[in-house]
Amino acid sequence: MSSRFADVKRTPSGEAVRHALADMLHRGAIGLLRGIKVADQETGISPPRLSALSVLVFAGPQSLASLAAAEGVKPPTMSKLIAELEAASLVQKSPDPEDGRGLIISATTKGRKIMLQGRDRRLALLRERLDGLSQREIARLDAAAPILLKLAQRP
Amino acid sequence: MSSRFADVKRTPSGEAVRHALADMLHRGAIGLLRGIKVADQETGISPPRLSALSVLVFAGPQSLASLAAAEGVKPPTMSKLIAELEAASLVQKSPDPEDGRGLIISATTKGRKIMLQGRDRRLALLRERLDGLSQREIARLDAAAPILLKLAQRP
DNA sequence: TTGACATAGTTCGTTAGGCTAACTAATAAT
DNA sequence: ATTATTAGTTAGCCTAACGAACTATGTCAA
Repeated sequence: MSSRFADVKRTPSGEAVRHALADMLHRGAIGLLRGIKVADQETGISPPRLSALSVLVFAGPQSLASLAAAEGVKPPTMSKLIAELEAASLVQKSPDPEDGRGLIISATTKGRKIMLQGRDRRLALLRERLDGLSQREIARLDAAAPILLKLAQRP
Repeated sequence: MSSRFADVKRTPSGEAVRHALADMLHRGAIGLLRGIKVADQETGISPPRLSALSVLVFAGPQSLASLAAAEGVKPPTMSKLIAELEAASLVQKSPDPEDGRGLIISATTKGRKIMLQGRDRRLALLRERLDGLSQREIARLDAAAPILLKLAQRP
C-alpha cells in the first residue's frame, strides 16, 4: 500500500493516479451536488430550468439548439423548459433576424436576478464548508476549477 | 473591471473568487456527471437503481427507510426502485428478524457484479477525458481532488 | 390486556422531465 | 422550382419523484 503511494508521488500522471483521480472526482461531484441541491430548491426553480437559465446568463443569448446542446438535452426537452421559463418571465424569445426559423433566447432581468440569488445561496452553503479550509486549499481548488469545467464540457 | 480582477489575484479567498468558484464547481460537477451518464446506461440499469445498488454494495444490507435516506429519496420511491431491482434479481428482500414490519435489503451476487462493472465503466470514461489534459492540468486537478472530496463529504 | 398511537412499507394518483416520431415553417441546394 | 435540410414545436410515451392514504406490525399506558 505505501509503496503504491510512493509510485503515485513519483509519477503524478500515471495510471494509478488517474484511476484514483477519476474516482475522487466522481465521488466529489456526486457529494457536492447533493449538498448544493438544497440551495437550488429555495429558488423555486427546478434544477434543469435553473441550469438552463445559468447558461443563458453566463454564455449569453443563444438559439434553442445550442442551449439544448449545452445542457446535454434534446431540442424538444429544451423547448418545453424554455416555454416554462418564458411563462415565468425569466427568459425571453425573440426571432433571429438572420434566420426566420431560429430564435434568440435570452435571460430577462428578473431571470438574471433570480439566478444570481440562487448562486449566492449556493455560495453561502459552500462557504460554510470552505471555512474549514486553508487559503492554500482554496487556492488549489480555484486553480483546478477551470480545468474541472473544461473536463466537464468535453463531450 | 480590471481593478476587480486585480483584487481577485491579490486575495484568492475573497468574495469575488468564492462566487466564481462556487459556480464553477457547481457547473463542473453537473457537466462531469452528465458526461459519464452514458456508462451507466450501458449497464441496462437506470441511474437511481444503480445508485441504490451501489449503496447496498458499499454500505451493506439495510432497511428500505435507511436506503431511501441514503439516496435522498422518500420511502415510496425507494420501494418501487427496490421492487424493480428485485424483479431483475439484483437485490434480495428478507424479513427483519427483529421487526416483523421491517425488511433487510441486500445486493445479490449478480447485483454486486453488475454494479462494480458499471462503476468501472464510469471511471474508465472519466479517465479517457483526463487523457485529454496536460500533465500540469492533471497535477492541478490531483492537488484539488482531495479537497473537493473533503468539501463534498461534509454534510 | 387491550385500545390508542406510532412506524415500516406499499399502493395510488399526480407531476416533472426526458425521449422519439411526426409535424410546420423557413432556408439551402440542385 | 422542386427537393432536401434545418429550427423549433407538438404529441405520446416512459421513468422517477412526490404526498396521501392504506395495511400490518410493534409499543405503550390506562
